[in-house]
Amino acid sequence: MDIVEISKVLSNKTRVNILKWLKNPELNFPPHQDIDHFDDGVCVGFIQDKTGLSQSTISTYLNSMQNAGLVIPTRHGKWTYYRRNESVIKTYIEALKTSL
Amino acid sequence: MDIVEISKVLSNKTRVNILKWLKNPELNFPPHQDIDHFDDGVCVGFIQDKTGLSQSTISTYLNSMQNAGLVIPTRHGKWTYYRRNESVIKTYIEALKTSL
DNA sequence: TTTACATATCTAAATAAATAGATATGTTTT
DNA sequence: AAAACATATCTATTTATTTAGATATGTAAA
Repeated sequence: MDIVEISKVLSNKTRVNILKWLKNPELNFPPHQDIDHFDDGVCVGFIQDKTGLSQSTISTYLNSMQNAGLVIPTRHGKWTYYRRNESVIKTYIEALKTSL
Repeated sequence: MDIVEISKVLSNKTRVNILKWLKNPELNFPPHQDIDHFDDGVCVGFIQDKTGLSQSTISTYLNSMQNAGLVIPTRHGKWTYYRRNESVIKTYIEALKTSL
């Protein structure tokens, strides 16, 4: 859990939005066709549509978020689903509260 | 209080360190000569010495931290003292906890 | 077993951040 | 009033980030 690395992720409006949206997938994304739940998160395409940015940009964003530990990817067939990593998010905020 | 702007400040090791050091000025900096307290914070020169970066870089850093609301400057003669803005720091962490 | 599709990675261009030297500004001292 | 000093701002260079198009990879469907 690297404070600077995570702060870098949060220093971009789109990436902050993605994290916020993933808190409530039912509310922020259309339902998936192959699976009837959001337990493993949301597929890249839905996130891309919502942001309006290019596919490669969103893939890069999600990769940096994953490297920072903020999201967890799960592959379902040809789709990759991303969900929040609540424990890392919580640990980060705790670290700010105590060490900052 | 802008989450993205504050996160940008925190996405740099030196700036995070400055904020941490300012939590305990007596512990992290030599005593001031003209005033016998740290109530208004620490002068730029001390901060610069501690980081080893150039005067202009530290001045720029402190300016960006001030713009984000994280620190408060006070002029004492020819020195400018910087101290933490605890309420903004607290509000930022609270905002992360609720909105993130 | 091609073809189509979703996502990842590569490459490149534009923009922003980091950093320091030089100079300007404001303050104090002589 | 001039010299000295602390900090701020300006200018320029290097490095990182943003972003998208092109291409590669992995999976599923025809």
